Amino acid sequence: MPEILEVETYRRTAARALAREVVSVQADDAWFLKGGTQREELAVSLVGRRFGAARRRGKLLLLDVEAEAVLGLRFGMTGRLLVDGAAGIERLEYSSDRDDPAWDRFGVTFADGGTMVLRDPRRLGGVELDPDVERLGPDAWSIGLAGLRDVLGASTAPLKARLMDQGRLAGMGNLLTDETLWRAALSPEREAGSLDTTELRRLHRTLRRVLDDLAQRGGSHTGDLQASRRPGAGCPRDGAPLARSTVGGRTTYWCPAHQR
DNA sequence: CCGGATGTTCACCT
DNA sequence: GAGGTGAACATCCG
Repeated sequence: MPEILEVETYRRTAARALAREVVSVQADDAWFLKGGTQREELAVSLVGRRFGAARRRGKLLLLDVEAEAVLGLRFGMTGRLLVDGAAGIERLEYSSDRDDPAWDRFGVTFADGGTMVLRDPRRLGGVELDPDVERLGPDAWSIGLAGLRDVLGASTAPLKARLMDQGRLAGMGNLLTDETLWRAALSPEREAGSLDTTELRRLHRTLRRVLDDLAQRGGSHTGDLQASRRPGAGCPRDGAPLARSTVGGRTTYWCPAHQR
């Protein structure tokens, strides 16, 4: 997925779907319906109504349905949102160059003939009616210094794992987290609770800067570390050989020379 | 042919 | 309880 930056783009795409009457719902893929959501339930909740607002918490896109319900959309690694056939993001890293309508896992049709479709080749995303937003931590883009301190707490888990724990901090994916830790000169393997005040401030400042910076550049894959995410590459900052390991269950590239 | 890849969830360990 | 691992989802790429 789309990490937080891409989902924010989808949120703006979804804004084009607001205030248009829904006349039908396409939700035939039962696997794609999460949290016990039923197809009939979706139809009842959406048909005849309009989306009133497009919100986001971390990587979860939330569409308010006339104060009646909330439609939650998740995009997994390869999901895209298309409104009237156009996507906010034409091509996703690690997804497909093809673009097959057979990958449409969920959609609605509007009275004006337009559509909003969630197209996801790998079916890693999902749709849920009234998702429990409180299961997510605070949004990474707006978290404050004190909030970030709470996220790390006294945890002995690796720093990277904690930052990617959506229940503690919502929005950080694998690429953004590696980029942030690389820029902040912090090892992904550090115990999350071991940062001193200076390091915590540096992490907070860097996190904010990475999100703003990469949003402007065009996405989670536009970081300074990105081109070096391959075996044998050197650190773009100091040329030292990058380490590749698994942290928090995800492939991690980092520079042992300057990330401590 | 095989192994991974912007993710989440769950079962099963320690 | 806290962490860690591996599987599942499906497709493409090197």
